[in-house]
Amino acid sequence: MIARVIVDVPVNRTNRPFDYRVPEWLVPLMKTGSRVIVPFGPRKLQGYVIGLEEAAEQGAADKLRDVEQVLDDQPPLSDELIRLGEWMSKQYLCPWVTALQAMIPAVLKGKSEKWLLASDQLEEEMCGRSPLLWELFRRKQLPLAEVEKHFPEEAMLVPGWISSGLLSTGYQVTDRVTRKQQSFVRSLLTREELAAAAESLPARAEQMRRVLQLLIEQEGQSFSVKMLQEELGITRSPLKSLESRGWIAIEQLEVYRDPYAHRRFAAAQKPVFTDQQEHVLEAVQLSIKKNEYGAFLLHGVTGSGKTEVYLEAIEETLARGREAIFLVPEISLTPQMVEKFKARFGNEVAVLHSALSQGERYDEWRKIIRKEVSVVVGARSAVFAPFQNVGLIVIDEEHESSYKQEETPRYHAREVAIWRAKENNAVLLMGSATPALETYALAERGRYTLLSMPDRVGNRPLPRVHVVDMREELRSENRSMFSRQLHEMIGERLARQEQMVLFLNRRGFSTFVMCRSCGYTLRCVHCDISLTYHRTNHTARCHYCGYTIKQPSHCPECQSEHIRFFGTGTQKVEEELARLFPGIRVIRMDVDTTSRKGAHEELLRKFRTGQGDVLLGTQMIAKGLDFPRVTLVGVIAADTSLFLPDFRAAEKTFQLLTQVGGRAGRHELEGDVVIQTYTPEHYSIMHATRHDYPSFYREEMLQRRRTGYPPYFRLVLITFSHEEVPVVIKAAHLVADYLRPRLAETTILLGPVASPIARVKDRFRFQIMLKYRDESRLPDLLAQATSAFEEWNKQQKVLMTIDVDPYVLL
DNA sequence: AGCACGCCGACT
DNA sequence: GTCGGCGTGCTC
Repeated sequence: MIARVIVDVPVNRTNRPFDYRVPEWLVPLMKTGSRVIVPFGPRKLQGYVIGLEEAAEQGAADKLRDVEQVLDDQPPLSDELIRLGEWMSKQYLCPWVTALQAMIPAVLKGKSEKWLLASDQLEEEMCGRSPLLWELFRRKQLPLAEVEKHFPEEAMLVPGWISSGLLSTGYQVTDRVTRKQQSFVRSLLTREELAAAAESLPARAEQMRRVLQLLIEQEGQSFSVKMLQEELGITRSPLKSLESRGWIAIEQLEVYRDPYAHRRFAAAQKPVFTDQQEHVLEAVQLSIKKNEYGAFLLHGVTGSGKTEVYLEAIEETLARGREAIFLVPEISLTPQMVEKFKARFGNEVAVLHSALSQGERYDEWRKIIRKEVSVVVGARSAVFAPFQNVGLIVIDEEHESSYKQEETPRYHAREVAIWRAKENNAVLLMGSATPALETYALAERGRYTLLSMPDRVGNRPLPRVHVVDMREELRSENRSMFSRQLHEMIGERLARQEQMVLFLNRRGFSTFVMCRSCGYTLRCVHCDISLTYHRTNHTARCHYCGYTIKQPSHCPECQSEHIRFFGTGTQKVEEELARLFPGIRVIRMDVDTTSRKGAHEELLRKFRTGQGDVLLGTQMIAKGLDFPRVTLVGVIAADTSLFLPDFRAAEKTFQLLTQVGGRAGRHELEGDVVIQTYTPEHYSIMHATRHDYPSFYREEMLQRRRTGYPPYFRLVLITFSHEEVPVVIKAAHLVADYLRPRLAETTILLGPVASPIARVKDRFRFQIMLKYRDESRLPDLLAQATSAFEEWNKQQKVLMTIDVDPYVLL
């Protein structure tokens, strides 16, 4: 038996399967999709079995080595996921192994280390020099990395000791899988015997009797030792005593690290659907029943009841014995959302999100692989859920940029979902109030079936939107950050004891530090960007590399004292509110107040329970939050994101304003939205105020066609970085010159130019942008370019990254 | 990526 | 003559 293995060496040169002999004793354990340990050159590495064959590939037969170990009894990768990895590797120009690793929990990625083992002769050599190190060597073998870290001087001598035979070396691949165990009590007696046993106990054995009582009353339940102790207020000794009498057994069982384990969820009842919901469901359910690939774009205004449609579609899928994946943007994966799912599907649901610890994430994932659940709710990477029979993939808030991964593998969850849906003859249901232009364009061209829900549930009106021209305010001598209208409306809400949400679009609106005398601004010494001021500890900090300095009291350039931070931060808005409306209760949500784990949830709970009048925050409050008593939404400065050097600036602004506006008046109370802007005539603001997606879409499409951006052209961004400018320029030009003559005529190559952020972490950055329409062989060409320059780049220490369909162009 | 092999300059 | 610099090439 031959195992075809992808080894954990994430470079182009080794981006192919290597063949290994499977020794006789491992044959019964060996399965496709398992992780294995294999020798690779002088090392030992973790690898993934992508296939089992009778014979080795041509030319490999005479160099076969043996698989050393199989790490899984149940393979973490299915055939489908293995093939998906291969596709991703080609599509996104990433090593196959990184695609595979993106699909499984991080704890399954083994670490390969070199170990040192001392021989007795080493003692003489070392005792005088470092008795402590010898002591360590005498006890056991040591990882080389440890020695290098704690004994740098001795580490220099290690190679010599190895070659003179005083040290021998070996490799070890360590698995980081841990499993949580808990003690459980199991009764060894029947009900009658338990009762008799309780009778026979001496009168003073009160606690033991209570344990037996509980075992009788709640027969068939499982009792953890911890729970018993808490519930009965007893210590371990009565349990021990019962165990020694042979009446109960205390055993170690594995349990899941489930953050929701002890929460009870009320079972949900199905809502009555509106006509338009019925209509949409009919189309989707028909497709589910057909067991064929089908893709739908559900364009529904905020508050039109999309979630109920998703839930119903999922139920239909489960009823047919298939599985469902529900993707949500990281930011809206709130406890409310989880509750909704648990209420509807109970223990059939696994939840995967970034707030989970590695262990919790692994446990949730194992529920899937063990087929204990049939629904997964999660962020981007949940699209890889290891189901065997996926029938439905839902992507909520389809336009969200968090579905694009910004590290290798730079995949988009939507594209992966399409691949899996086709592979499984499954239905893909994407929903949004503001679909991405690319998606809507494909829906218009018939690649997706367009379904729409233009009305809110219960025919509630969309909120009234008031646009305030801040230039007028300035002309009327109002220099406050609040227009007169917004000021007045806030006052009204306070009087009526209704709640409001104030939104500060902080994107690109940094609170930078500037000297008012000479105009000097604080900048990062490693990166080409301004430092952001943080009031909490009076520091200025770089968002890219974390470089932090104390806020200076004098300008480093002209010594003036007039150096301070600029820009409107949430803190400043909060102060202003307190000044204008004494006694106002503001709940502020931004990076500073939500960095602690669970803080996010806690602040929202406070607001929901009425412990605040105003919820003030940045992007993070724009999504999916649903508060009945909110009747006013204010956008302090709508255009701050409009003029960023990003071809999606208008689209993002439109999405943001529409989503924010959707927060008001979702329940009985009607709502108002106030948008403050310096450019009220801009089409993204105008159409957002009218909740008019189609008009925005048409106008923005014209812009995209004119400027040659998606959906008319697709993009590839190639970025180079190096510590020295000439080297990075050379690298970029070499690749550009290689590509230019090989591209299709319709493909446009822009650059090389310096990246908009020209330096990050002391490395200079250059980039090439490719714009293309139908060049199906572009991935192949890029792969060729990558291998052609791999050696040169490695030698020169140039980093080259390729981003297919990039979102971030900086 | 790591690691070994191998071919040229500054030391015992 | 040899130790060690890092260019070159390979890993089933």
